[in-house]
Amino acid sequence: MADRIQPRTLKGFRDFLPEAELQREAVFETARTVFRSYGFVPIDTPALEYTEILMGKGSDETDKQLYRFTDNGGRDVAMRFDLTVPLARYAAQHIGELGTPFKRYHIGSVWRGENTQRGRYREFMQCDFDTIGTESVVSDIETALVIHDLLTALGIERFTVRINNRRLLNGLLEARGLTDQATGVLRSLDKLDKVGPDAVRSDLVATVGIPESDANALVDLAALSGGSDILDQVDVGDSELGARGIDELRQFMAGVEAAGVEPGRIVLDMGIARGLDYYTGTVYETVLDDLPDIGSVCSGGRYDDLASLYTNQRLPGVGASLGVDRLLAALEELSPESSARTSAPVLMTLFDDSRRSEHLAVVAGLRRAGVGVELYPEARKLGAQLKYGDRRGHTLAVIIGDTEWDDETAQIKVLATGDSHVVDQDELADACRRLLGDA
RNA sequence: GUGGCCGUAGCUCAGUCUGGUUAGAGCGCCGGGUUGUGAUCCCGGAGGCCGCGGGUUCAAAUCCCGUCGGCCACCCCA
Repeated sequence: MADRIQPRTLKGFRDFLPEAELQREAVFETARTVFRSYGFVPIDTPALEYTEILMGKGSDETDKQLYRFTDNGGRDVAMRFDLTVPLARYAAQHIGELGTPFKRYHIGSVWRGENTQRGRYREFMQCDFDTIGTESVVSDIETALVIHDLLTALGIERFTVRINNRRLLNGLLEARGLTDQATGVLRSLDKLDKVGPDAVRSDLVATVGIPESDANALVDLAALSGGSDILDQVDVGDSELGARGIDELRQFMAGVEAAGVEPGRIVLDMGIARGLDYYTGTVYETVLDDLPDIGSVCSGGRYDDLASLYTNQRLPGVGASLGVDRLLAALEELSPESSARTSAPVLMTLFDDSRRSEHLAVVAGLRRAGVGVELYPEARKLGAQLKYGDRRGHTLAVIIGDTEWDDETAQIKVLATGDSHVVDQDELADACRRLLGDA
């Protein structure tokens, strides 16, 4: 007897049981609906790219996290670690056919060879949406509005979209003559929420090596968050870049307000920096108020020169990415009650194999009438079938036995309450629809 | 990638420190409580290479090493 192969999955890679996958697909559906309501169109790109396309586009970290290998034809290839870099390549390659501005969404898996943690995997799904080919602040505003609509549509009440602007940050550093230390400073400031102002202050002085006065000023500044009024406290000196950043944020917040977003949902936060080097303007980060530790569930920003790596044509863009798996991990934690494990609301019971064909006919009729129904495949005892229906989350059970066949009726049982309704068979579909509507 | 904690039935865990009879519980699952009505109750049952491999020992779920996987911190990020 040969040894069996142990069924197992790679670290950071997961299987999805129906209950989880139904939830994931529901999120994708919601995302698609919201994206399309803003005129975004779907695209797809290969999972595998030439390594040179992906290398050096994020940070040093993303290079290290690349799943990279030589394919059977000797090509140096890598799996995409996000959907933005492939978009840049895609746009450079096809922009002539696409025209600008081009708004696309892209739902797909990405791979990062990093260590796993809760809500953090090596293979995970992103729902990206980007607008490229325009520098208009309208697109920056819409990006925030999409994030807002998306989370709202997903039934999330308590979240905050935090906004900052790279130009403002860089201008700020420029005014203080700290441009060379920008990366270190921003990285350090990014940790403000986590380690607190004192730790960041000493880190800035000791590790990054900037003067204490600057460190103090920057930490105070990074702690600012709120409406556009906080911009009055931001001093960018005579930096043109910084002034432009402030101006952009003012226009941004005015637009968000005009769109009628509830105050407090989208706020400025001077502590948001974002790690990816390619952001140049507005940056976005979204935290769930009830679960801030899990990190951002939707982030992004404006990048004004990403596609320049592949083409002479200037392709500015702005967009963000919804982390479906992280979001679902969060939702799971916030409301762990189990959801339905079926995709059809109605269960048709069967307890007489000799009437199989008649059942199949009734069930087919229900489906033609638009009622999703699952026919129990075996003539097991009725109690077991009802139990199955209840456990799976079916809303209704339809029972047709000898009695019902004789007078051409059907019994509809509402599983949650146990209520039974007897209706004529030719009214079954209408009755089901009515009961499902009530439920 | 570095460091820490963990890995026992489908699920949540007890037992591990102080090695020693047939490894337990709850939930779930299956069957029964008479032949067409579940989610409550009663009775019964199935199900465990104690993650995997090696070592120490008369004897290992229990001690040691390795490995795979999970969680956490750093780092970074969805």
